[in-house]
Amino acid sequence: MYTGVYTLFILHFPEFEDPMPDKTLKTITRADIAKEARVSETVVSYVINGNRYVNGEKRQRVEEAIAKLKYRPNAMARALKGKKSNHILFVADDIQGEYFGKLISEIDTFAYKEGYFITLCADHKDEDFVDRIYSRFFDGIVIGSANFPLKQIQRLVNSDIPIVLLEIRDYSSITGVYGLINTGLYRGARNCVRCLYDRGRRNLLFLDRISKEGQRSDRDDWRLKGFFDQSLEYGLPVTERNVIAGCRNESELTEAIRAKVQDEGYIFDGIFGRNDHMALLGMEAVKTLGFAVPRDISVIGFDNSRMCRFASPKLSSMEIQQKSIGEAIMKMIISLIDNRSSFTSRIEEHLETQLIMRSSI
Amino acid sequence: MYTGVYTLFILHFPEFEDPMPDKTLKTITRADIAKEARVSETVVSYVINGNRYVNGEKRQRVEEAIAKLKYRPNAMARALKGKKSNHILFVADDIQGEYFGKLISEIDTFAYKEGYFITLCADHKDEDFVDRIYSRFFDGIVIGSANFPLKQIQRLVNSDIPIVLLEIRDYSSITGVYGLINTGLYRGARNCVRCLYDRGRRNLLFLDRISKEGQRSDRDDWRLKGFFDQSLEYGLPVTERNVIAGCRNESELTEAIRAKVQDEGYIFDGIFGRNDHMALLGMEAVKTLGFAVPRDISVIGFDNSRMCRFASPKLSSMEIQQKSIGEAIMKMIISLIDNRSSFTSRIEEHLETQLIMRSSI
DNA sequence: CTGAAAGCGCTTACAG
DNA sequence: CTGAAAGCGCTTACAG
Repeated sequence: MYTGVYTLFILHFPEFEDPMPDKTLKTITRADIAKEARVSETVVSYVINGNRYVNGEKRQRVEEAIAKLKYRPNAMARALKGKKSNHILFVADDIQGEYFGKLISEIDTFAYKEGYFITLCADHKDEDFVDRIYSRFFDGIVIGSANFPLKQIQRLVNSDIPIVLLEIRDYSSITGVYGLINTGLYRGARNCVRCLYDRGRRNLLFLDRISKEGQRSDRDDWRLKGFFDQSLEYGLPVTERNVIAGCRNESELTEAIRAKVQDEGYIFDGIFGRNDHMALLGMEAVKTLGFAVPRDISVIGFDNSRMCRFASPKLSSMEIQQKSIGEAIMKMIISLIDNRSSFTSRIEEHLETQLIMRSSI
Repeated sequence: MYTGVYTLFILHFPEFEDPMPDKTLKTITRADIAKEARVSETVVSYVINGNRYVNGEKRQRVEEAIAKLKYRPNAMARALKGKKSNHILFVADDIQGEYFGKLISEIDTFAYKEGYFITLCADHKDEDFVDRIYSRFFDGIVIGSANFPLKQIQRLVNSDIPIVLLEIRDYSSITGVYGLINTGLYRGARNCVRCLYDRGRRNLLFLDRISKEGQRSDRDDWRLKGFFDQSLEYGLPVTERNVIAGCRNESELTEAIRAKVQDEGYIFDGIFGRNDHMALLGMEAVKTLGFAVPRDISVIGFDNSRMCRFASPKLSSMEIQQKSIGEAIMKMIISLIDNRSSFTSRIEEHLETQLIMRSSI
């Protein structure tokens, strides 16, 4: 038995400097600092916010008092007085997916630097939702859901809360002042079709997302629209045949693919997955049905998530630039928060997707 | 060219009921409701909070006024008066991973039902972090990070803010009142080793996580500790040889595996990945080096994420019950928020992992 | 240059 | 049973 390993990992059971609960921490207020620093509360406020000249010596006393008492301004009270809450709401429709994971991670990094917290929330469907998110709590809202009703979005934009929309579908009908991040999904989807077409594929199948409620993408969903438009441009058929949508779980999708081939008799030669997960489910399904990928059927996904590289054959996929998107979102929402009045129309940012070629095509 | 498809997807460009910005929405306050309902603000408050008897007729007038004016209480003001903010902070160390995605998704569902919002935040390393999260903004804090310094955790527990710890590592040194969710990682990790041992594997390799800062898991990390303890029980070697840790990116890990075999000459026959991602990187690496999985080397992962099924061979993995964990976290934090004073010591909840056998072992 | 005071939108102890 | 009033912790217009 070797025990050398224990030296590798440092054992650290911390020794606490002050073992007593520092109950003080929670009750320190402006008044305490003012007393400690022998100035008025007003001065303390101005020092903290840095929006008025304060005599150098006093300033220093205030700063020392803050440090000494470990004072932290009560965020609630500040927000109540019209200051920002420093909380931004992010509404997502697929929290579980790697796509949002990466995006949120980037946003968090940027947000933290700028002093914001990100509240994450699924796009709940009940009436109450918009009311709840609209209680002056959030400085701004980012909508990254494809299902959020346009009417509700318009209602939020109409109020004066800063909004940034991640353009997963067509938002051109939304009027007013808001931010829009075009992530290049539409052009990316067209490129996917182009790529399959160049490979000689003429009988395509689009695999729409799985959702517990069996929701299918609207026609204004950029990926679906890109698939349609590019197919039409190539004169390829675009019918009910070419889409599987409305599945509520993985087995429904697998079964739908089997039915497409064996019952409907549609022998497709190219699969376009709305995301990598769908593409890989499709790939597994057709392999089970006896087809070879990519010999018989080419498969392409979307998101370029980790799993692409672990599949066999490795999945080609359209990469979305989460890092740039996250940064663009935060810059946009912050400038809307700081200067909403200086904008008179919607502001846009365009990003591009990039095809990562692997062996599934 | 077919156009039948357009009937499939309902075109809905919404018609907005009131095209004018309803600026009113944002200024409705207690006073407005009181005036509209011809009662005092006090009564409005009691109706809303339901904590005092209010004459039936008045109550109704208030409710009608609220509905008519679409009144929403200002969450900031409520929170300032000692009510809850209804925000819970979740501190994670790997926002991108599927593990947290699933977990957060479950938590969100439960939280929404209970009227809470979840703020998600990475475990930022700077001094300021604990101060920032401690500004009376959050009703409770859930810590799901393995890197958060124990001292800081103790500091938070010492203040009176409700805390729930996801037990990714050993927290037995933390004293005071807090919630603890034991997710079964330790027993799960021991089971992984058992499973490899039963398959005849005697030369194991643990692949620790990748982190940008090159951090390696502490010895009190449950997965690592489970790996060590079970190996020791079987009399298997437990040395520096048996662990690859501190890699900052995927290529470093791949290279470390190559070096392990070709430079160090350690021919292992079982890989235990700290999570599926690590396990799959390991699997790819050894395949590249000419080994067959599972003939020469067995591989087991942790998390049972989607990608397990798309790998070849399909990856066996230890499943963590995110759904139950999410529910347990929320129940615990809510009971701590509602009844902190009734608890006198830490409360615990134990969950189990479950091995999902596939063909990589 | 600086401080006393009003007020953000709520809740609830208190006095009727 | 009910309302006027104090106060939560801040910010900033206002008056010196």
